[in-house]
Amino acid sequence: MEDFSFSRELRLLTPSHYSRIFNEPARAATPFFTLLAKRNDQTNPRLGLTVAKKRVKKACQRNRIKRLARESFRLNQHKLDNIDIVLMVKSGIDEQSNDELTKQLNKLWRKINERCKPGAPKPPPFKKRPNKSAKSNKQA
RNA sequence: CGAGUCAGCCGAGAUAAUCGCUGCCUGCAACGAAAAUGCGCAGGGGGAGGAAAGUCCGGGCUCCACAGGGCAGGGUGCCAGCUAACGGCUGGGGGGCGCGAGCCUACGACAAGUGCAGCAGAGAGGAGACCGCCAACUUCGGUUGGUAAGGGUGAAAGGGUGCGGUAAGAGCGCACCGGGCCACUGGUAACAGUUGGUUGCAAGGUAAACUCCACCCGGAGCAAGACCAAAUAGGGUUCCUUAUGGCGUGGCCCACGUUGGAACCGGGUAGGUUGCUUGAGCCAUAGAGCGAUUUAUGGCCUAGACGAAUGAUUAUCCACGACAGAACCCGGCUUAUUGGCUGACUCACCAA
RNA sequence: GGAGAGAUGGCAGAGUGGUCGAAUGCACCGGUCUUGAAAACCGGCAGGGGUUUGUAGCCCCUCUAGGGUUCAAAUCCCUAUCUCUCCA
Repeated sequence: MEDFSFSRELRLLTPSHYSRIFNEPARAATPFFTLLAKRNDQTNPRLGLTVAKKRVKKACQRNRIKRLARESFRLNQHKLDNIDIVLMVKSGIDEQSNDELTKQLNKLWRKINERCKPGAPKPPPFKKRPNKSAKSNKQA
């Protein structure tokens, strides 16, 4: 019998946990989510949520998204290795249905797990935003 | 039955199953010398709102400031009451809207003073002669004077209607209507009055213009504040060691780099604990009051998180599920919103 | 959670209650200059609706939105919406 609980051991609790992951993480994304991840020295995966007020205005919608993410993580935790994941959210997510978001999350768990495997290639250096001059060069 | 007015209630739809979250209580095993505490597991019983929202007001609470009073600044503004307090509520008055039940109302003072009113217009406030009307004079073009009834301008032009009166007119006189002032009566008061007297009517608008009058307000906010307190940086006191010294690099000298050790003290970052839910509390009954509200007795404990808890899946039923999530706590206001229920009342039609 | 500031044309940004649809700059359009362009100079457009067969002209509305005060509101007063800043 597998354990599907979601106790405090499976969460990121302090700001220092978060800032460790923001430093050179593995990444995976869909139109409405971005996952950042890193291997940890625990025996289980851990999840942290970041739903900014800027992206989702209403407290009620923020709660809904967090619940969906936790529920999905809870059911999929045994498919994951010992990695720390931070889930971020993009604008417009509050207009999506529960079904759609759950589908995207299921894909993402698999993706991020593969990218964190020890043999996986290192991610490119973290760029804040695409370079404007590079873009215009491409057009020319 | 139709149209409408007011007041109140409910509202994560309900039930069941499985998995899951949270803090409270109980129990179990384990770490440990032991206890407390912390971690783990099992069971029990709790777990968002009428607006939790906006932060527009008012308090409690906390810290800072403070003898007392005033100025400045801000707020409120018909009267009376309720309240911890209020810009809220209740009752009453004035004004406006509606056939009506009812609804709306920043509603003190411009006769304390100062300002403002562009353009237009003759004149914009204790005024005024552009056209007109009337009289006199006239070179027949006009000039002088009188006149606020009519025209015209403007948002606004200094009581209204009628009769008398007059050269033409005019509160110039009179009647009625309206207004002002003083009594009287009713009312706690605002205010009201088919009440009496007096006054020809003179001082219009604007205070969400300055201002005056009356009353109120110290400042910041739980990210307030209190306690514990690593690592590392840094401070103070005492003692010890000593500057041809100690430590590091180095086999050693030379050389180069560095300036000490111990104890105690307070300040305090990360982090943790607390503030944190029993309160101007809710329910019932009885009394006071038109009512807001209040008094007495009895009963009840109803979220307290902190990367932040109520969800997911399945089945059945229906009104087919809106607005929306506590973060120190209350009293209001305002705004968002699906549908349903209850009570009181008004109008229209029909019947009796 | 609490405290505060703001919203004006395509963009930035002034604006004492009155001749304000609203200075100024950028942008845009036209012209002068040039072989052509840039710069400079001159002029213009500033949003929507109505009137008109159409244009010009004229009229109405519009300074985030909705009310109110005033003869008159971008400006004063309420209410809402949105944006931004600060506080551990």
